[in-house]
Amino acid sequence: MSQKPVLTLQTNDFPQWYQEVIAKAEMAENGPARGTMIIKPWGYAIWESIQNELDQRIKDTGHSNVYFPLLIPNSFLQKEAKHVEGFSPEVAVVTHGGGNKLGEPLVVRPTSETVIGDAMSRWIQSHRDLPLLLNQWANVVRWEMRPRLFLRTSEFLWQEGHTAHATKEEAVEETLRMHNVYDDLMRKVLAIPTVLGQKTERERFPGADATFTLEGMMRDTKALQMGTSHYLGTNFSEAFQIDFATPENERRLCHTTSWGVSTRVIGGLIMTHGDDYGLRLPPAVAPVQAVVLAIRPETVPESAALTEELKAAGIRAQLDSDTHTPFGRRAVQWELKGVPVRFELGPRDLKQGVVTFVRRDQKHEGQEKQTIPLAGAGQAVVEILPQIHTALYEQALARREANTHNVKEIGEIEGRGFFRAPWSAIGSAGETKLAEKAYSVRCLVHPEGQVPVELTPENDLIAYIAKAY
RNA sequence: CGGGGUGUGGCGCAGCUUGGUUAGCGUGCCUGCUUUGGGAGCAGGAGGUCGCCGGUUCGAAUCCGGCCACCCCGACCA
Repeated sequence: MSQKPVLTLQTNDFPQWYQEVIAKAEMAENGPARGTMIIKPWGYAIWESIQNELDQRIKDTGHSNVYFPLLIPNSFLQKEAKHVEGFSPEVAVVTHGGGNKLGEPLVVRPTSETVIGDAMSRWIQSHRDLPLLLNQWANVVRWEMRPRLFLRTSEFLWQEGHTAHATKEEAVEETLRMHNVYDDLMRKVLAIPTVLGQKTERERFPGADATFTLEGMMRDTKALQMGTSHYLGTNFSEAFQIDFATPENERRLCHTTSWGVSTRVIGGLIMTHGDDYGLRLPPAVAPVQAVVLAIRPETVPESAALTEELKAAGIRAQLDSDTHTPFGRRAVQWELKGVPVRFELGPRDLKQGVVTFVRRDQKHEGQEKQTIPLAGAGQAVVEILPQIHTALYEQALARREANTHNVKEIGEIEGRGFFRAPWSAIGSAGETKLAEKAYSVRCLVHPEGQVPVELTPENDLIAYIAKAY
């Protein structure tokens, strides 16, 4: 039997491929209200892995988790001018409650700088209360005109960190620390290489003095912002009176930060690694790391034993003993779901004391199925999983490098990929011009690649320019 | 807000122009048998107030009026 394409080919219609793979891998579907999303077990399990990994890193860097309310007095948003201006078009407002019109409307949080700032102003009295390092896992609502599952939905899940510090230096250091934590998450958990840089003033978070970003390149070469960290200066401190007494008993404003990663990274995960046959999940976030497919009913017992061996070796393993479903359908289904390693155990294997196994990252990349001795197969996987992670990362990195072009001026920017151009040749006038062609400056970096902390004209930065999601 | 389109089993659609038996098809689902090393075959079966309200008519998925929801384009927004 021949292999028919199970999905629209990425090269034919990438957005269509994206929709189909989410549906067929059973990750998510649209909610009943426009722009909302139902995250199904397979998609949510991926999110839980990301949460666990990131939460650990957030705690390891000294932060404590908290929970602030979904509903915020409208007046709070109004207190910071740029913040209101930036968010008002996408804010959902609650005007009625308990059968009555509310005296003051409540907004559904688009982000929590304001409510948390209000609390910080009460919680912080002395320099001894600093730094205050908070994080919360929450949902937020930003009304969207053109929703897309995971990438842009009206409600999404994220983590938002909020910190207050005595000095600018400490706050900037914190912002960059979390920027690097995100980089670590992208590399080690999601196997996604990103470009780390600072946003231009135009692309900055409303209310921030500096916004740092991680930009990933998707398989269609468009950019996706995978996470952001903001140095908020004293903007929110001024608006909410977040101040403290120094050892000399002087009143001083705090410098605050905020930083977030959302369910959007799942969209990035899909579009970075997925191929024409479905998802390809890095082992760290794969809900099932190895599936054991019993080909015939008579090989179910040995398949179950192998599954147990894998579990004993610390691997998230699952037995597929559904032998009344044709083999091909089951194989295709597990490939769609992106399971990194698949074992196939049939009578032929059993006779030879071996098991067939397929690496999802290599399947369809010119590699044939392999067989390995059944004895010790569990331990073999322990060694293979990190190799799969590395292979996915390297493939993504190679693709980004092949699609990144150095240019000198705007006129050369045409077609696919990332363009590196001298920021001095672009400027904010250039950004406006680029916007007409649907390009944007994704971030600014030093020529050697480091993240610029200050955006001064004399430090000769490179702009990364791309079409973006 | 303006223009266009669509609402019919879980999903995707036909039927409507020209009203008339038990409203079809594909897929999915259930049961059984045969299959099973790359999306199986046959047989049987369950599942629908045809978006909502009203009108015309002996009779409405079909014609008329109103309403609602969703989609696309434009506008707004960035």
